[in-house]
Amino acid sequence: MFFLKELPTREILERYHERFPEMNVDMVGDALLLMRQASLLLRQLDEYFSGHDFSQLRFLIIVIIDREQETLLTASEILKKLDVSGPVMARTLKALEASQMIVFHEHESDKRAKRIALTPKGKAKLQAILPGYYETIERFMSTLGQHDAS
Amino acid sequence: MFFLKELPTREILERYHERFPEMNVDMVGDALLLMRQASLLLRQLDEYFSGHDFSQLRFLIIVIIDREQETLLTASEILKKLDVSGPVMARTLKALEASQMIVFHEHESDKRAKRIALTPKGKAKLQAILPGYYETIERFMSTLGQHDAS
DNA sequence: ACAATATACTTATCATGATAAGCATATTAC
DNA sequence: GTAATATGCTTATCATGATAAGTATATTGT
Repeated sequence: MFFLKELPTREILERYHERFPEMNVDMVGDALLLMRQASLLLRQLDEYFSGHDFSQLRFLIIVIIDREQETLLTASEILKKLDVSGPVMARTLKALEASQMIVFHEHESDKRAKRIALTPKGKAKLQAILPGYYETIERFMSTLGQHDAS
Repeated sequence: MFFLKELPTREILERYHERFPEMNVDMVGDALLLMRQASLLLRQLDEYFSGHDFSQLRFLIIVIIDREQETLLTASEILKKLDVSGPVMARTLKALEASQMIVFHEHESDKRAKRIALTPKGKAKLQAILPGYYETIERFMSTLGQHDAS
């Protein structure tokens, strides 16, 4: 997360540019705005999720499982689609199992692996969460100008 | 952070739109891209900072202290400029003190508060870190198109 | 076949974000 | 002046990210 509430003005960036001439004022300004806006949106979404006893990561995991129609995924297959570490994935899957959103099935050919399926409760959670997720995003995106630094 | 490596294609978003008609495909697509790009940049910066035994937050704190020329700030004044919680601010300031980047001085009128000053070591750290910070941002921003989902 | 390596997942530990509650001091209301 | 409230910071505890190292099973090379 990028925590700075008020981004530096163009004047301030230009003063930094005098001390560090290789610094590109426009690029740095754009990057700070990118990080700040995304952080504000991520905050809103985190708040939305935690109000539903959920999290960004738990949400993305069940979206990914849900999107796969044919086969059941394993933890490492989900891991390839999300950049979190293995231990975080394992812990989060365990939490999803504990809250009965997913179940683990034996893998048919690899004793180390488990196949992961969404439960009806997990599917229902996803359906219940998606509308508010979109709404949160849209509320944020339609007021984006007001979060601008300049 | 937003962890999804491959953003949904327009077709996939349109399929969601059929299930959730109030969902605006363009806005949601833009928001996911915003979060993903910012997360990638934040990752790069985190990696840069941790290679220098530092962090985003420690960096922002010393930037803010450095920017203030006239008076020494207190923890709560820095807190107004950064959206982190009070305990995190207190802990991070303590870490900055332990590594001799800042010193606490008695507040002249409020016994609860402390005035915070950058040490020469803290100033030197900031000077040492800034060029690589800009470079990391610029390297990222100039390849932004390649991080695009579409 | 079997040793070496790779893969799937777990365990242990740390870092850094949060909230709730606490203490001391300041400020405000009367 | 003193009670009530607010403010500045700390302590305790939790959540959730990371890495390093461990176990079991699979795969590869010879």
